[in-house]
Amino acid sequence: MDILNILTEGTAAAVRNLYGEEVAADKITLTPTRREFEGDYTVVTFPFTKIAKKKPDAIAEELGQYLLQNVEEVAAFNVIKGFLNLSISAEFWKNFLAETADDKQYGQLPANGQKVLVEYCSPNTNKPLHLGHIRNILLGWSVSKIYEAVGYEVVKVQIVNDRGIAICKSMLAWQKYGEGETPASTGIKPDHFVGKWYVAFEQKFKQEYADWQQSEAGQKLLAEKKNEKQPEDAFWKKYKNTYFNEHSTLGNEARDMLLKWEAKDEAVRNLWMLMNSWVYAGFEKTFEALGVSFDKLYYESDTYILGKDIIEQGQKDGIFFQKDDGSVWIDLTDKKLDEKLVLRSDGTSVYMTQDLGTAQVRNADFAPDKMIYVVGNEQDYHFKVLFEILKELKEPYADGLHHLSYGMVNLPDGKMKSREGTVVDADDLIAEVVQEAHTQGMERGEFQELTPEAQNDIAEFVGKAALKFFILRVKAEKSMVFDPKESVDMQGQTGPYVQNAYVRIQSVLRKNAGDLTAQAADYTEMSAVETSLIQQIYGYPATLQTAADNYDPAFIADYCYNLAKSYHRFYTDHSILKAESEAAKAFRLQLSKATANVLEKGMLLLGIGMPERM
RNA sequence: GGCUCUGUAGCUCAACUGGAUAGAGCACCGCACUACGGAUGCGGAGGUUUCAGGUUCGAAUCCUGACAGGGUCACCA
Repeated sequence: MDILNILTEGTAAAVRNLYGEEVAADKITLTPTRREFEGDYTVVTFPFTKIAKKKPDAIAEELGQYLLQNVEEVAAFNVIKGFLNLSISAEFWKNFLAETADDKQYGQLPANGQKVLVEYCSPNTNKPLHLGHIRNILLGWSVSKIYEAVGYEVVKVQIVNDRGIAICKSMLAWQKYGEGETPASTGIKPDHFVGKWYVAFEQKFKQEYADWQQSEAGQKLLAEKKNEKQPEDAFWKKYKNTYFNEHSTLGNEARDMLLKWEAKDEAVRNLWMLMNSWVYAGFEKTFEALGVSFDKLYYESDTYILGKDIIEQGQKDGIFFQKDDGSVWIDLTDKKLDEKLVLRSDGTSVYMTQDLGTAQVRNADFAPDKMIYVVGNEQDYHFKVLFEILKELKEPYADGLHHLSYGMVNLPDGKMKSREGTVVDADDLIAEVVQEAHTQGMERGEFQELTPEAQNDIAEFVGKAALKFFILRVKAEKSMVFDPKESVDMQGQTGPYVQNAYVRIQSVLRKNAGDLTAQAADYTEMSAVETSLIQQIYGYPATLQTAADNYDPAFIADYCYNLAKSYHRFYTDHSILKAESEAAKAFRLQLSKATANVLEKGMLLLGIGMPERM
């Protein structure tokens, strides 16, 4: 049984026997003992003062005595200011280590028969992926891995926003100005190629708009509509959308293309398929570089019509209501969520309609027990409403929905803005960290001696570790500052630091051929650093569970860093291969193996692989 | 403005979900091991946890209010 349970139950029994009252397990606070005090776990005795009618110190003393006598694993205790510090017997830790060291399944919970569907990434197809997508992708992938580790079957899906005005802009610009260029003819990565034409459209449009502002029609409008104290450029900025929709030639052409697309015009559809195929080929490369994959892709071009039947049924059931202009709404004001449109007056769908339909399709496809949507926090409101509607509709899966909301990624000098060209491109970033890892590797003797192929492999491992760890160590809910300079750091609280602990262990293990496991039991002089390492390894399953419960890989990243840190400390404090006794050597090899095993497992949950050398 | 999230060392982040003297990394200063891999270890300096009240044995954590910042309030997605 878990030591925390043993101690909790022991404490409950102690209170029952000493003071004659039952205490619920969740009323007993049990925490790891702070490093500056003697002991492994600490019981906080303040909550018992009312029951016992004694001072905390006296209670702690009595509980300590009881636990020492009645709980086998408790080897000693001390009391400081009402805190009862318990020391667990060395035998307990050694037994645990012996069982764990070679257990490759440690930390993998048995299948629980439940299925979870994780949606992540969900890009638009008009331009390449950027830093924001990277955070999304890493979170989605990692949460998938974490759920697999706690026993779920996981289905990873993506909804591709492959239609709409944005892709039409890329299509139109390429058609008008592309002169037959292709990714192949230019050598540009295909998704970047499509993005290039999206940017081209925006530039042409901007020029057109600027020209129009100076034209007679523009000046006339300005004179009519601009209010007194508004500066001219502010007016034009605000008017931009209206201009696009009502006056712009390019805007007209793009909208015309969208209409043709909707009418299934063959030429437009062919162009659309061609450009999207380029984008997908490009995305695939980026996914590959990040080491992620999907089990099923949903396309918005298939799903955008979905959901209407749900609205219809819901209208009959009185969940939705129709306004005079024919639009359909849901009233969620009692939930403090306002009224929300679910069908336009012309009967077409909106985003919400699609999401209702998509949820239903996914349920039909996979019948998951949970669905996790990895989407940025700018859509918090949308998902609150979506989940609420599904509840009102009494969908059977409505209780298993979760929005993994994550914060924006900002740069040191502020937000990423596509208009100002400050967006950090995903491919560039990955290439940069790998290059930096290579450069730093070349400063080391061991690295220089490897073949170029091996060097490249290691640079991939190390560079990507730096990038992924840098992003995943921040709690998902918080917005984060991404400093490109810091992201390629490989010292301190970083992915490569953790890898280095693993590599050191592999190096030691390579030099030790024999199996000495049997002798480890004879080691009796466990140091504080050694005990602490075992305890941390012991805490891995609990951390894993916390990460799953909170939908947050940051717990795993933090754990791996701390474990690596403890190992580095242990490594400099103790000799392993030249240990003072055979028993010590055997024990430390065992401890090293167990550490490496857990580090590898944990980092894999973050999508970070471990090299043998670096 | 309504709703919502956030505010911790110069900077980037923690704090086991209410527990002991708020911890790490970076940057800065000073050390260590002729090394089982130095992408390491140890030490120093750095804090009124934005502010003001409250709740209680105990608050960075919960409540109220202010201040500052982000997000969102489309018949866009």
